[in-house]
Amino acid sequence: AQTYMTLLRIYWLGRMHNSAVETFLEMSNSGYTPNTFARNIVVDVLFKLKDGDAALRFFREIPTPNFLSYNIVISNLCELNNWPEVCKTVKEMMRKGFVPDDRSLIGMLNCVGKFHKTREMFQVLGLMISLGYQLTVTTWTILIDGLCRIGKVCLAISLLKKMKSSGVHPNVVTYTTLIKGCFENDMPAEVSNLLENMEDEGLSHDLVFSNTLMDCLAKSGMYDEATTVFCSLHERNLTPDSYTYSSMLPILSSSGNLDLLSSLLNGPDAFFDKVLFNSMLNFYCRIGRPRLAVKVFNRMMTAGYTPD
RNA sequence: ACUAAGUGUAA
Repeated sequence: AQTYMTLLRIYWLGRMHNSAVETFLEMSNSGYTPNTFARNIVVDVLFKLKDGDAALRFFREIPTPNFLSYNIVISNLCELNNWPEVCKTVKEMMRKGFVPDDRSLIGMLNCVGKFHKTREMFQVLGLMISLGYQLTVTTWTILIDGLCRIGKVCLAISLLKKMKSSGVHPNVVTYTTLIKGCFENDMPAEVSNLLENMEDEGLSHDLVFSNTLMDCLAKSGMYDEATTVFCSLHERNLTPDSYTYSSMLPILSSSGNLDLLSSLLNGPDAFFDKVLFNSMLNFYCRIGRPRLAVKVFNRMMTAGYTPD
């Protein structure tokens, strides 16, 4: 049984989900009775194999689920955005005297915050506070993100202030969220304040931050500013990725950089992803360069993608 | 005992 358990854990940690399931079956067939730990691994693995229904069925058949069983189920359900099932599981868990851990709570916050369920978001916050959890940067950032997504940027900004006055320091993720919120809600004036704050707080821009900034600037028609950010990438030691280029496509063409774009196709397969290929296809077709679009299409095939 | 929160395409 020890050997099987070790194998199970190795496959689990190594993301070899199918092997994990096989090991579990073999273990059961060899006459061993898997303990709750082993069963928890299978639940998680079934979720990772995208079979949420099977995972739930398997979970319900665990004779003595422990608090980890519940936390595994809850955080996976959160990723699947299955909020009703999350609620049921949390209630059942608490009825048994277990309490959701911080990972489950953060998953829950994020699950409702992303989808404009503001009421539920504050209910989860209330639960967290009543369970005595300290608010962390991550928690604050999810709340701020939730508010930005429903267009309440002013509230989000006052939350930022509250966060700081409670002694928690915002990070790049917090500012990425806020800046995107400002652009999407026509509050560009706030953006420069936020950028100044970041500077004062000594936070440096990472690639996601820069990509977000470029995308927002591009969508607001501020091509020069977006180009400045693009050119500043290498002095920040950042390498543009597929996100960068799919945001910058229209700008590179209007600034006469079509050559740079087609030279991208010489890059390694790993640089590309499906969205970038689709963006380029769409882009070349729209600007009336079907031959270039065909080149992109062929490159896409050699990179092993199938058109969707 | 796995995992944390922020970015891109078409319709």
